[in-house]
Amino acid sequence: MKGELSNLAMDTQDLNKTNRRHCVHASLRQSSRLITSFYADAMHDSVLQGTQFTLLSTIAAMPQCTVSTLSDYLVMDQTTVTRSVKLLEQAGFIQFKKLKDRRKRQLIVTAQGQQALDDAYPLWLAAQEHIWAHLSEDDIKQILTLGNKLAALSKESTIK
Amino acid sequence: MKGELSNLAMDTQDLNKTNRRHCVHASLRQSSRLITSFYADAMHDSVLQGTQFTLLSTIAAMPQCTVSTLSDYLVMDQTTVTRSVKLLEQAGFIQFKKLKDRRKRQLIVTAQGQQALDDAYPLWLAAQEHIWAHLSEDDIKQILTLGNKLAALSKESTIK
DNA sequence: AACAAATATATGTAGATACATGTTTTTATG
DNA sequence: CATAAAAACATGTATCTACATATATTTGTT
Repeated sequence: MKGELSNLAMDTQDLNKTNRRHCVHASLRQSSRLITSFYADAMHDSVLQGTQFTLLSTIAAMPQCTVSTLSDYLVMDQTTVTRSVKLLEQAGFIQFKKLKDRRKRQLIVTAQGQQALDDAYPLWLAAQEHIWAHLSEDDIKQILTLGNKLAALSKESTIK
Repeated sequence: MKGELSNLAMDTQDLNKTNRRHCVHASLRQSSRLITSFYADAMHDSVLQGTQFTLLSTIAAMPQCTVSTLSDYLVMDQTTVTRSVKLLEQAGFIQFKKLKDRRKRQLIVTAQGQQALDDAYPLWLAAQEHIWAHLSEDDIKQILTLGNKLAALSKESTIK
């Protein structure tokens, strides 16, 4: 670096000064920390962490969900999913079911897991409503479509 | 949840179907994972992790940098910064300098740390260029300004 | 059928993250 | 000045994350 602050975030006034000194990586991670904190506050009274809510609700909605299909869908490393679902299993929110293909383990939400989801849902929804009330439709669309753009970015990468 | 997939990400075709089932939290964390992976690939040959590059370059640029001022600037928890700078110190990239106020420790980049920064800089810049080449100016501005909007969101939160 | 390749999952290790709490030092207040 | 309050930093604990690698099982090939 050249001795200047890397300006993770930008002020609205700085819009026209966008240049490559602003680190997209640092900025996005900061946003991730902020949104994580926001949802953590909103779901404080739930037994589920924000991330666990995402995992559990996805498992509940995916037919024939396994570690692999889950990690594909959420774009998480398989080993991360293995560890995360282990915590959900230990908490009693899911259980593993053996399949004919004995390498696979189907993930099934238990009654206790469904109850946790039902209890957490209004808290999650309140957080969502708050977001929709305070961010513009454009901002939200941008956030929700960013993943696709970044995935494309990695695929066509000529860097490595 | 109601048994539907929460649709973390959206397809471009889904733009007009934006609704509160799309989880901003999950989507943003996914983007954070993707961008982290992208920069990690780009900086594979550096001794610095992407996050360490952010920390170290910020320390280098901040006058009178301490754990507190650094955590304020980067919007990270103080305990996270304490642990992160400890790793940088153990790697020889920074050192701690005692101040008159003996509670504080000034963070100072060592020659070795500066060398690591200089070596990593072109790799980081190549990643930046790649981003600028493949994302629209609007997308990038959006990313770089998102932090401010989310920070405001948390402040005025009525949820908790 | 035998063996190589691919698939699914797990484990070792380590960094990033933050909450609750503790310690030390400084500042403020009576 | 003495004591309470605040500030700065550290530690215990726990989740999230992923790379390298290992193990088990299935599939493909000869």
